[in-house]
Amino acid sequence: MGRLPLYLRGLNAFPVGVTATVSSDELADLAGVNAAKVRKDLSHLGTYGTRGVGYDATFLRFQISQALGVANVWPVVVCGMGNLGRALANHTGFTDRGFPVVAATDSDPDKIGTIVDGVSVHAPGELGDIVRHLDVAIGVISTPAEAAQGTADALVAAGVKSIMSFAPTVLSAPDEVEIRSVDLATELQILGFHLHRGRIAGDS
Amino acid sequence: MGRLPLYLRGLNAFPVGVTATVSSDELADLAGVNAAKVRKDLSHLGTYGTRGVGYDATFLRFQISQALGVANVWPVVVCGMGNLGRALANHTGFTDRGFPVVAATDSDPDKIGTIVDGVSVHAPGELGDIVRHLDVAIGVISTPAEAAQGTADALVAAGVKSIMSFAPTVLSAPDEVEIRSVDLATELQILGFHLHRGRIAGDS
DNA sequence: AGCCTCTTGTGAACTGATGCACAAGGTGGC
DNA sequence: GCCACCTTGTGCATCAGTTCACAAGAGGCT
Repeated sequence: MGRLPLYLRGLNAFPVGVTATVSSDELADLAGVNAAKVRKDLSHLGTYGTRGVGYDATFLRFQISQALGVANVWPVVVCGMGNLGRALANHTGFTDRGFPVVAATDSDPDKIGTIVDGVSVHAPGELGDIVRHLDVAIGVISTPAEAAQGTADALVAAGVKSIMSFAPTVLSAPDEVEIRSVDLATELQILGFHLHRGRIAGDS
Repeated sequence: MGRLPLYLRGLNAFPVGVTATVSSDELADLAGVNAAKVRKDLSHLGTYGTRGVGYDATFLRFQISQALGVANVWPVVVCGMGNLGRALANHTGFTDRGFPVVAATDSDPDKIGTIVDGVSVHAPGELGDIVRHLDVAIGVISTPAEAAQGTADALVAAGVKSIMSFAPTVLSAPDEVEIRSVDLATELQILGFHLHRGRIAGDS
């Protein structure tokens, strides 16, 4: 279930080591969902709440971490060191949560061979070697749209099974490869859509 | 419907000015969804396809643009000029699609008053003035999690009705304010979750 | 101990989206 | 003019996810 990370994030409000209980209501607030959903989701992990009291925060954190496999570290390669790529490579939130950026690629000869914020930039052709040597599990695509599919193909060929793409285009890949696509401009356009509709309604 | 921007994006594959037709099947491929969905979505715009032939690409683009209000320009303010904020402020995909970044805020005194990539950085306290003077319609929050709620409150107080947040936390706001939240680390964690599950299945 | 309050866990109804399948309608070839 | 072919538009069944509502269980207070 895609909401477990949100619960885990919400549990950060509780200091470690201290025994505290959290009710499905509180957790729902912290995660921005509703209480029934929380209970149903958690019940799928097996049952660890105490009726009349709630869930033990520390134990719940452990359970969710276990289910998510948070103990694992999944090395990431960032493909495309433009503005966005650099921001991602330098994003502390990734390393903190077990996703260290271990390498980057870019097609710009001026960038290849340099080290940006501690991440070394390689030629796209080296992707296979990078993935093999550094045990890369996840590829992040922050190239222009035109280069995205080629990059995805290279990642797949290298054996990467999970891809996160910021390129404004649809990527095709074998079924066993999971792709999550985030198109920032599209997100804004959806906001704009609602502004537009609101204004029409207001103008009438 | 949140898929219209995807169709519009897909239509970019067709040059403007040239009369071309596109079938629901093709458009489905371009947008990464299925054909029945495309037809159903488009039928909600009113009916503009020709049976046996498909949709006129140019006219369809016009129709979708109209529905989305793409002709409008919605000025954006970026709050929090860290790595991600800078990348966003400089992201050409925003301006190109009608979302110019007209200002930014940051709490760092060293940054206030400077101009980064053509965007001037102001103190958070000036948000109200910025929104009023520059007609800001959308606020982007790329501050640390701790500052996110305060920033959201300031945006709401200034009259902003649409917020896009990258902060890893839940934001509360009045109902009439639309919030879209993108948590990059959570997205990766979902990928990691599936890697983890796949490995367990494989190990057994 | 008995009662009252609180919260979980879950069966059941509901909702919105999805996908199928096919009739309706348009085009081009003969 | 007729026919074969193609693609749209849509009614309908299906499905997954959400929400409701409540019985069952746990703890604390008198």
